[in-house]
Order: sequence, then structure tokens, then C-alpha cells
Amino acid sequence: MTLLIRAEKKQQTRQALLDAALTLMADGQGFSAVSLREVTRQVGIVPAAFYRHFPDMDALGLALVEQVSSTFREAIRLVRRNELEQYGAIHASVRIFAEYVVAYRQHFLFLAREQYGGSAAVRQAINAMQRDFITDLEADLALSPRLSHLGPEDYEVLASLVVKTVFTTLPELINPHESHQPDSRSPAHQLEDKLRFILIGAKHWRGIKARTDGD
Amino acid sequence: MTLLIRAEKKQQTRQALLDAALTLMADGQGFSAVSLREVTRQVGIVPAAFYRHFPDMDALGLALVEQVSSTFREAIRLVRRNELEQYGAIHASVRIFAEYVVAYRQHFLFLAREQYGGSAAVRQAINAMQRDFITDLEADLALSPRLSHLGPEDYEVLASLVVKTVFTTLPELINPHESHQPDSRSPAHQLEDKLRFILIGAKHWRGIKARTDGD
DNA sequence: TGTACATCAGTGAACGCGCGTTCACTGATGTAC
DNA sequence: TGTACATCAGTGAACGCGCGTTCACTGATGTAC
Repeated sequence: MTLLIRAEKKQQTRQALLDAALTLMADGQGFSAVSLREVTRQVGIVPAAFYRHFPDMDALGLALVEQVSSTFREAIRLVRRNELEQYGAIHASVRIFAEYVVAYRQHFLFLAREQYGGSAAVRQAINAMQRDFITDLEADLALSPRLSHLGPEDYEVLASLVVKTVFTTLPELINPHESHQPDSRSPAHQLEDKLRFILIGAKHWRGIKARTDGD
Repeated sequence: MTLLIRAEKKQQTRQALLDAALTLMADGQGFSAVSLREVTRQVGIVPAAFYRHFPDMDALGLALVEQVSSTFREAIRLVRRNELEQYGAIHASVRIFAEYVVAYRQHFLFLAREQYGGSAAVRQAINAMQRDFITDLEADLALSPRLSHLGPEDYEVLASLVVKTVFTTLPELINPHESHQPDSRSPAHQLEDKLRFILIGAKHWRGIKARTDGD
């Protein structure tokens, strides 16, 4: 019992620092506008204690990306599990994903906010994560018999389009009320339709490539 | 001649402040990380003189959005002019647009960086601008005989998908070297293909809606 | 089990710095006569 | 055209503030014997 107490408490403080940063961002400011002192104040420790956990705020930002990536991967896992059970399941996939986004608002808000935002290190880490998702999806799409008429480069572009469409939709999924016009479809419903436009396009893609290879 | 000298010089300084802010952002930092003092230093005036032109940095940011919107609108105008002359001109449209983005790098960098970024006022202004673009495109699409099988809400979703796809591609169009893998298609070529996926999907859309109206 | 020493998360004070904002001012530009 | 006054973009000094970072420290936790 005495073996882990100190290490556990340190880990708790570290997590509290990460959570504090996310909480402070929820008020509307970007990550790079959150100060080291704000974070420690929120946690209830002295500013100097921050350095027991991270060398600087950029390092905390990178740790956040890692943590948020896990959340996102778990969302993908949930969606995939469903996909296997049900055919043509864009509707169910989006519903599951949208619920997960709401449950982990802060994590996805961080992703949406910082993918092009302030800190160069954080931005690059998020882009790398996005590239991983695209590569995974690319491999996935290549296995689909309905898309076997596509070339290798087509899969890449298609996967990128799908992933980026999901990423741009995050702000609306997180704040469904904010940007939602009364006479429009719900953000989740709109995302469904967007994915359908894309996948129907992919299905009918044949013959296009030859016409434009000259670029 | 004596009538406009003072007003003109003031206008020049104002423009210099706007340009300075964009230049400082080009080094990688977000708009909300650019300080009032940095901006005036870059222009060569004293910090207090800033207040002769803007009440605060947020106001300067909103002025930037307005200016950058004009640039974007001009790009759209150029693309449209071409569209009238040529049929099925995604390739030409993207080429023209991509060239324009490179020519006005700083403006489009600002848009890409701040669409989800720091200042709430700037973010809202950019979102409002994006909504305008979507509404315009929606009206445009509704006129196309090739898409007459779509419903009013389909046009909205489709327009949103196209505009957001273009917006997410901005970073890659601005820095073609940075994110471009050697074995992939060029960013402009990828954007072309993405738009094709979407428009082909729109063309073959019929019948889908009925299946999913139950949401 | 008890004791003597080591580790180290968190403390509290201090530092120099760039920030946004205020203020009375200057002097070139502009206007009225 | 010349003179007297008004305007106002930009000046320069000063302010209080929160920031990131340093440092020697404390005292609870952990280890060796």
C-alpha cells in the first residue's frame, strides 16, 4: 500500500492539470491563451509546482492531444463495432458518434478548436493524428467490394474527404443549438447526408479519372 | 489637394495596422496571440496611436474579416466567370481558385487559422461569412438542371459540404509543400477529386431521402 | 516494529518582462475670414 | 495671399497587472537496516 501512494497522487495532479486546461478552454478561449498560472490556480497548486509535471504548456498541450486521440479512437471503435452488425449503417454510425461527441464535449472541442489553432506543436500533433485516421480509413475502404473500382489514390482522397468532413462538423455536433437554424436539418442529420453524398459519389466514380489525368 | 491629405494618411496607417497583424500571424501564431504593441511596433508608431484607429484588437480583427471576405468574394467571382465560359469546369475552377489563394496567402491563412480560433468575435464573423457563401451557393445549385431532383434541404446540405470542403483545404493550398506526401496527388488535384465525389454523389442522390426520412 | 536517511510534490517569495490603457502634449494639416 | 484659430494623428512617459521562471524550503511518503 505504501508503494504507490505518492506516484498515484502525482498522477492525479497531472490529470487535474490536463482537465483544468480543457475546462478553461471551454469558456471560449484557445489553448494558447490559457496560461500556466490559470491552470495551476484551477487545480489549487502553486505555479512552480507545474514544473513537477510538465516542462512547459506546450508539453501539456501534447499530452492533451494524446489523451483526446484515445477518446476519438474509442469513438471510432464503437462506430465500427456497429458497422459490422448492420448494413448501410450511416445513420446508426453518425448517431453513435454524435452521442459520443456530446459525452466528451471538452475533448472534441479541443480537437475542433486547435486543429488549426495557436501552438504549432499541438497543431502538428493533431494533424498527425488526423493523418493516422485517414490512413486507417483508407485501408478500410479498400476492403469494401462496393468500392473496388477505385484506384489507390482515390481511396486516399476519399478517406481524407470523409475524415475532414467529420472534423468540420465537430463544432456543430458539440453545440447543436448554436449554429442550428430552425428550418434546417439537425447537425447529425446533415452529417449523415454529407457522408451519403460522398459515398454515393464514390460508388459512381468510374470513368472520371481518365478524363482528368492530364493535370 | 489640401482637402484629403490628412484623411488619406490616416487611412494608410489604418491599412498598415491591418497588414502588420496579418504579417505577424504569418510566423505561425494565432490572431489572439498578436499583441497591440507588436502591431504598432511593426508599423512604426507608438502604442497609444493605435486608439486613433481601433478601440481594441478585436475591432481590428473584425476589420480584417471584412477585408479578407472581399478577397474571398473576388476569388469566387473569378471562378464563376470561368464557369460560364466552360462546361464541367471543376478542374479549371480549382486551378483558378488555388492560384488566387497563393497570391493572397496571408488573407486565406487568416481565414483558415481563425475560423475556429481564439477571438469569439472574429470566429462568429467568419462563420457568418461562411454562411453567406453557403446561402449563395445553395441558390446557385438550385438553378442547375443537373440537380433539379434535389429537395430544398438537400441544396443546403450540399452547399455546406462544398464550402466546408474548400475551407478545410485552405491550409494545404497555402502551404503545398508542408503537408504534401510525395506519392499523393497535389492539394489542388485532391480538392478537384473531392468536389467531384460530392457532385457525382449529388447527381445520383435520388431515392435516398425516402429511406432515411424517419430520423 | 523502530530508527535514520533519501526522495520529491508542493510551497512561497521574488525577479524581470511585455502587456493594455491613461494622459497631457506637439506640431503638421485644415478652415475661416 | 496672409493671419489666427481648430483639428487631430501621433508622441512619450507612466501606471498597474499577470505572466513564466528561479530558488531555497518543507514535510509527508518511501526505503534500508
